[in-house]
Amino acid sequence: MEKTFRIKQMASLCGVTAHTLRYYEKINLLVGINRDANGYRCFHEADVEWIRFLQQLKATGMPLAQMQQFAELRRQGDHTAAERREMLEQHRLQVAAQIESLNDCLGMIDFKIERHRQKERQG
Amino acid sequence: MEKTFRIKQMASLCGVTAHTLRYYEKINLLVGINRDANGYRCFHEADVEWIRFLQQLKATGMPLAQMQQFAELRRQGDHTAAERREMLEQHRLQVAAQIESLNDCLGMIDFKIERHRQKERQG
DNA sequence: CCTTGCCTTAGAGTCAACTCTAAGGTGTAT
DNA sequence: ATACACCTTAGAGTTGACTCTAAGGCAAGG
Repeated sequence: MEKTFRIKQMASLCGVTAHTLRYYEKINLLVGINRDANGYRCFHEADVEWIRFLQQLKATGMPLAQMQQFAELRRQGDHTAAERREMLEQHRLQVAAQIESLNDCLGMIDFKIERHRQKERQG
Repeated sequence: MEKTFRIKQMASLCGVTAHTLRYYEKINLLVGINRDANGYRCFHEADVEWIRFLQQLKATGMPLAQMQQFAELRRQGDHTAAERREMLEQHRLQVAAQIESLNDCLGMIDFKIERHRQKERQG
């Protein structure tokens, strides 16, 4: 018998709130979460991986709308694997660009820090 | 005589909308923008640099509330240079951490892309 | 003189992504 | 048996950062 989790345990395993999990289910980022005899949600190990994956997509700036698309393709089964791969490859490009841009900003911040040091010496 | 810009020119120079510039002035991210005879805002070269700086802070995830703090210190003059430098150094750490985290996510995305390729071969 | 395209203000509306509330049910400990 | 911590739902409220609207003024072209 596989271990299952209730919503609060799940939330703490994934670093989100129970509210967020309910919300994600409502907007179909989570599908097929079934209930126990009391109507409580039963989460499984596989859900942990999926939710953490969603959190990483979010951390890289993917909007929920795009995750919904991805989730819908996933729901449709393995024949959408190529399409999902393409989405990920597109997103990969964006993340790489974002990293580049952040690196540029780091340079700018360093420059500003140096300028402030100069002002401190003068003032 | 120094060249001045009207709000729309300024907006296009900085890659924002005129609405945003008015909003930034309202919340004191922009201070001391004075008006011409018609009451129109007069922007200067120095404002371009400042607004671009704000855009870069934003791009690195700094919330407007924190930029407001920074802008207030700047308004107070050179004796706040050290405090501003500290803010920038703190923020620099966060940006560096963000880049690290994005790099980790890139690895995860690559792993997922590979898994989808496998599914494509099998399906 | 009239249209067009700027500009002004105060304040309302939008959007994403939660976040919380109300009203009620369940399960365990004292 | 009653307090407590959990769970459910539908739906309302919040936050951050804009974005737009209404009502009106200035200035050049036809």
